[in-house]
Amino acid sequence: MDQAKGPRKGRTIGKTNNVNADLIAVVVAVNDAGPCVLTIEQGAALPSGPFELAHRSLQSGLRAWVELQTGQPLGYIEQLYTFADRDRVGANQRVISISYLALTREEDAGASGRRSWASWYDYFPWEDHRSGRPPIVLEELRPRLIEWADGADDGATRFDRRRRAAVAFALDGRAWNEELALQRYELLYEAALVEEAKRGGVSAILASVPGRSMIADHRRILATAIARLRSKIKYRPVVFELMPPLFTLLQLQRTVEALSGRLINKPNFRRLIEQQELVEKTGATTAETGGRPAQLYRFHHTILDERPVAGTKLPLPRA
Amino acid sequence: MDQAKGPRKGRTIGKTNNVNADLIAVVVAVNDAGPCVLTIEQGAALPSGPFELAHRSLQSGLRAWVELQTGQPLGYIEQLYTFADRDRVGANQRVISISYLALTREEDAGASGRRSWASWYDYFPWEDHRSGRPPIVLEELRPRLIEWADGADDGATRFDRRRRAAVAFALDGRAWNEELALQRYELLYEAALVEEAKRGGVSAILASVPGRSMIADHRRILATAIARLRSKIKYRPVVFELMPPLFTLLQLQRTVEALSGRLINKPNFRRLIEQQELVEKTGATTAETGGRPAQLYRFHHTILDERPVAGTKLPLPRA
DNA sequence: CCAGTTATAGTCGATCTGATTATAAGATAT
DNA sequence: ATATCTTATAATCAGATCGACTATAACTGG
Repeated sequence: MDQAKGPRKGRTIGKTNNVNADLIAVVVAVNDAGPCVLTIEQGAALPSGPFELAHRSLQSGLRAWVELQTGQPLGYIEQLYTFADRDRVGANQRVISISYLALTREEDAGASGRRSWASWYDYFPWEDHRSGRPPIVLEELRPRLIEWADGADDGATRFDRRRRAAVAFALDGRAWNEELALQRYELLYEAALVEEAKRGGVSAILASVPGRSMIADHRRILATAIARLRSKIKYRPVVFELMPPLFTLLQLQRTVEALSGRLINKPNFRRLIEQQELVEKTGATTAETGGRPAQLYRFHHTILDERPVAGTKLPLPRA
Repeated sequence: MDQAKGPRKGRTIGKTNNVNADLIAVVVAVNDAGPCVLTIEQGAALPSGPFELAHRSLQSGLRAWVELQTGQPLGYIEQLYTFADRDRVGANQRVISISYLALTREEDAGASGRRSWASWYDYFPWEDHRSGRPPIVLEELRPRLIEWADGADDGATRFDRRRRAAVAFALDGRAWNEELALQRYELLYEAALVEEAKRGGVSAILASVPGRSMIADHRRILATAIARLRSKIKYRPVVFELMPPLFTLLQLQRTVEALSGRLINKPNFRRLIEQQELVEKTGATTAETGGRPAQLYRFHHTILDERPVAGTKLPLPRA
């Protein structure tokens, strides 16, 4: 499987193998414009900072860095992944990146200069299928992916690349799967169709690449967060972390749609939400929605204690 | 939410905040005796070692350590969680623990002295519900959990502790949920009913504690692995990593039952497996099963490429 | 040849799910 | 005032799924 030559015998002690550990946060909110991520450096980086001895835990270190850099206090936090790939961060440094997903509401914003909210889909324009498949997939990505596939040396690899591209991007009549966000990004990286793949190496004359990029492997971490969140909303009631205290069922639906990047059947969504008893009517209504005034709901917190694995099942199409 | 006082302004550079990173492996296999984990130190520790500069990646570092310490080559690997809690590892050191789950077959065993396979349920005797609820839950855990709950200062905490214990351990007529393995361990830790919770602190006169313990937070990592695996087999076809190349459907069922710690309805299991086209008949049969000879199946590998998120749905009872 | 064991096929009813239609209640335009 | 638009909410229907159960087949060991 793998070489076993690397390490010396026994355990090395002391400072010999010390590394730097970075904490990186993907802070997500949803507003009318869609799903947003909290960024610094004018959208080029995620909030992050080194894990320090003073930090009580990884989570508290992360909270401290995000609050320092953006003024944003974090509520719900969940660990995403720990990366340490040598080639993916740029220089020849050895850094461990421990990434987290945080869910919040944009209004919680304190005033801070360096921060800004950016739409997910600025970084991943091929991921938003709410108005059908975006043109970029067939017009830009597909030809370039085919070109990449056909550039392989042997037939088996060509076949495999074509198949992977087709599965990830729903080509050849396949169904779109919104949870493959990370695989799509990794495929584009492998095909050198994203800017990150071209750093350091051959800086050939490059055609424009789709989607805005970020420093180091931050866009990859964002893709990880999107994939995780799109998967998780289907079986855990995490959407409510993104909602205001009171909301209508349509607002809830629009939030889920913004995250998953696809539209949901309205009656089925309502039925599923209501029968799970995750929300309760407040009695109040709002007329701000345009048509008939809608009931305002609130999240039924106590249900969480009793049903620890209760899923927010969502009627997203399967295959 | 959290204090923002800790870190200094800006990014600290250089070696100031270096930490040690440990790679820890939960290597799982299933044999006739049940689900097993690969251990060293006579079952007291999981294979582990520091992440070193020589390692190409976290995964290759892990593979190297496991192979060095146990002779076991690893196939399927999946990241579990990254811990860095100061209090949970023992001494006042600062160590990041990056844990992985690996699935393998026990027969792959090379000869190596320090290793041994241990049953999950030696460490978590309350987790095996294949023959109904084990007596330890009602006879030992329940009274002690109640005692712990009633020891709280205020009524609200008492109520909350009782509720959490009831949810986790299926008391008061609640249904058992095998996926809560980690929550159960954490609850016992909080209630100081496991040996790990008593280290370093007050070494009072202690009644015997249930289940075998491990060094540092290794049992906690094992609990994390069990919970993850029990959840994952329901929607991803990972069971096959634990199976020999050819197997009968009952062997497959017994493996799933061993992992989940509960029994499955046989006709329904077969139906679900077959209709998902994850396996294919080989035509061969085996008479080693006692009764009527059983068809030997093999895992249908190609299906994985085409259906990246295809779940191995399992007919485990819901609520 | 009978009892025991396992394999395999099939049935039945309840529930779930996806899609569709119908009706209600407001705002806005003419 | 009436028509029309928008959104909210209720109801229906057929197909798929799921859990529990029954029946039959094929082999082994006394």
